[in-house]
Amino acid sequence: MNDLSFDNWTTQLRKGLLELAVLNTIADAPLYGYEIVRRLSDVDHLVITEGTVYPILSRLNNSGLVETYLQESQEGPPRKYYRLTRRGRDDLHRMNQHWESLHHAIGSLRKERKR
Amino acid sequence: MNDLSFDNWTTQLRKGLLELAVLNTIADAPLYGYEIVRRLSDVDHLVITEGTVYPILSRLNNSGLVETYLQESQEGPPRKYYRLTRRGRDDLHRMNQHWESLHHAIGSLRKERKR
DNA sequence: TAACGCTATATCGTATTGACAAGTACCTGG
DNA sequence: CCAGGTACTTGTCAATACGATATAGCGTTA
Repeated sequence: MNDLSFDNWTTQLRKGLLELAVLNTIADAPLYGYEIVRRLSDVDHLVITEGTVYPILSRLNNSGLVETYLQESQEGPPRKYYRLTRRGRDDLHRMNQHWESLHHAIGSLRKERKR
Repeated sequence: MNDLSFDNWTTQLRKGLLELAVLNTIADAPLYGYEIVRRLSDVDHLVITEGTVYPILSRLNNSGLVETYLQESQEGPPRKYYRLTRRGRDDLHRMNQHWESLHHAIGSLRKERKR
């Protein structure tokens, strides 16, 4: 029954992580929000909805980590593409490093015991 | 200058993660709060203070993941040891799995591009 | 043409809730 | 008495994730 506490924990763990996921998603090539949602939905545990991704993109934009441009589409309204800025790229690099560092830190706590 | 946004991100990322760190710290053998603080302070990025650790221990206790017992000390007030319960051990296992899964997920996003 | 479904963007409000600084209080030894 | 070990509470400060909802363009079909 008390998967409630586990579910809550996973939600907490997503905080910040989704931002990293989004940034990594557009690191290759610019993407528009709707497509980001689709891409991340293919990745286990990173499933995200519009209500979550747009606020994130807004924040990233306000922080100057990404910039946007519009592009016509044959299949609906114009798409707003998000592209990493120079700063975005630098920050992403630091963030990825920090992330790896955290992974290593947790790993070291577990490694100290046998099983 | 805008390391503010980076700092904020790292704070967000700590949400939930500290709980995992604490659980892994006492997985070997029971520890008391003050000692947990010291142990984690040795680990990069996991530095934690009393104001953070005690609320976490409280929550874990209320959720039934840990149980406590007192033990006299020669060097101050009695120490309250925190020990994983059976459920705590099970949950920790799930949590560690989930954590690894997230790490893999982010890794897969990065792997898809070259550099 | 009206209806429908899918592509797309965006915002509101709520549910959480968690991290952390600062301060209180207690114990023991020097 | 002070320093250091130890537990714990209160208050502040945010901030995020996400469901629900509102628009709107375009293509297909009844």
